[in-house]
Amino acid sequence: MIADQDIAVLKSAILRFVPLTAEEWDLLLPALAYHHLSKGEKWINEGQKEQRMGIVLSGNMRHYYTRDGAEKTTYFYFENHFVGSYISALTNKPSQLTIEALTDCRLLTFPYAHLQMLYEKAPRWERFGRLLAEYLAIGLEERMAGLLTMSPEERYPELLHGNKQKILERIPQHYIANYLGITPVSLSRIRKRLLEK
Amino acid sequence: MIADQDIAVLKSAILRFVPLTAEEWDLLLPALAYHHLSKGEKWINEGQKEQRMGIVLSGNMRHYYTRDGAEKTTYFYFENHFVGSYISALTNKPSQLTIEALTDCRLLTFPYAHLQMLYEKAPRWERFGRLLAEYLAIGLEERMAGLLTMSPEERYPELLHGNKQKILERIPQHYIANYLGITPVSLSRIRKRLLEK
DNA sequence: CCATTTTCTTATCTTATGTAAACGTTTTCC
DNA sequence: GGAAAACGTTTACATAAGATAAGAAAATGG
Repeated sequence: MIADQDIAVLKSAILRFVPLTAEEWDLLLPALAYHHLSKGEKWINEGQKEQRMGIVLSGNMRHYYTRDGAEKTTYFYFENHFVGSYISALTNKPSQLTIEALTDCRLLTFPYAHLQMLYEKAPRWERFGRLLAEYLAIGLEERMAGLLTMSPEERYPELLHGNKQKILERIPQHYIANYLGITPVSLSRIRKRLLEK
Repeated sequence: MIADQDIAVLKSAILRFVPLTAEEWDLLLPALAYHHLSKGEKWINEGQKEQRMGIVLSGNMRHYYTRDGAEKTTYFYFENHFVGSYISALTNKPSQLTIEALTDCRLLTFPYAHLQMLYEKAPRWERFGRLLAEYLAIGLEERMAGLLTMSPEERYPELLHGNKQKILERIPQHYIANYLGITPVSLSRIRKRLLEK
């Protein structure tokens, strides 16, 4: 029903954090579900308690906060990334985030509650949970340090020359501007300035 | 050697995350050390691999990044808060952060490596590690959402009316301005504007 | 207790950014 | 294939923030 190769993608992503025996891995299998999202479709809506997390098999997504009608993009998801309103799942509060497909997307997901159940059943899964949370915290910390210590003009080239440049090229610039916390107009000015150098 | 009541403060902070048997708790005891810091003293220096974490028994501290000679404060620590360059410990890289005492401080600390050892020895401690990382991630996420979706003028009153206002009143405003990501001059203008309302 | 340092405010000047609008180009999708 | 929408850039203008300097008030420390 779910393609073996899709399951293999998820498995290898999890094994990057922690080794699992076949028995431990099998505990997750019954919870898996496959999703397809069309471009522009929202997977998780603000205010909603979507309690699933998963992995992006193909396509890319973004998540954003909405405030006073304005969207603030804070993350892009690409293939092989874990995706979900993890904080909403942790706090069991409605998501502040909206997660949207920027292109057609294929996802493999499972309920966060199932993962929590695995924490009780198997220490190895609890370790996975710890390492996942630590990984998330490291990413958030780096992101915040960048936001606070660098200007948009400095952050933009860093974003472009990171390990995602090929994918970012396919993302419309107004999303990137939004991610940088500036307007498309301002990003256009920055690009012009950078070209002149 | 270490006062019982100081140990009790740490114990209760940890028990807020996870219940521990007496035996499990005792595993941490031999690693504990007491520190005193004078006002202005730095506990962790940027570039250094200080691998301890701990709890603030009394006093308050801040941590900041340094870039181009400018400091960017990203956190204040108060009594009963865990303190440390947690990300540096997790990644085992030199700290990007400097942690400084804003007043005379009393700390109770232990090596992060000891905690990691406890992860191996006792599943309950591993659970503590997971919950601590999740707690950290939640805090970082909220902080970042605030940074991105609110202006300094909105963030300042929220900071003041949070659960820390009494302590924040004792912290010089240029640190708070720095935390908000603005100059002291700008904060002064914001304060004036808010008073006029 | 007085000199020094720190803290906070105010004023001026400059610069960067957002808003709004216009325009050409590209992409999307009936 | 062609109309409509989305996208990226540019301009003009208003606004907000940073830099800098100066001064008053408060805290600190010898």
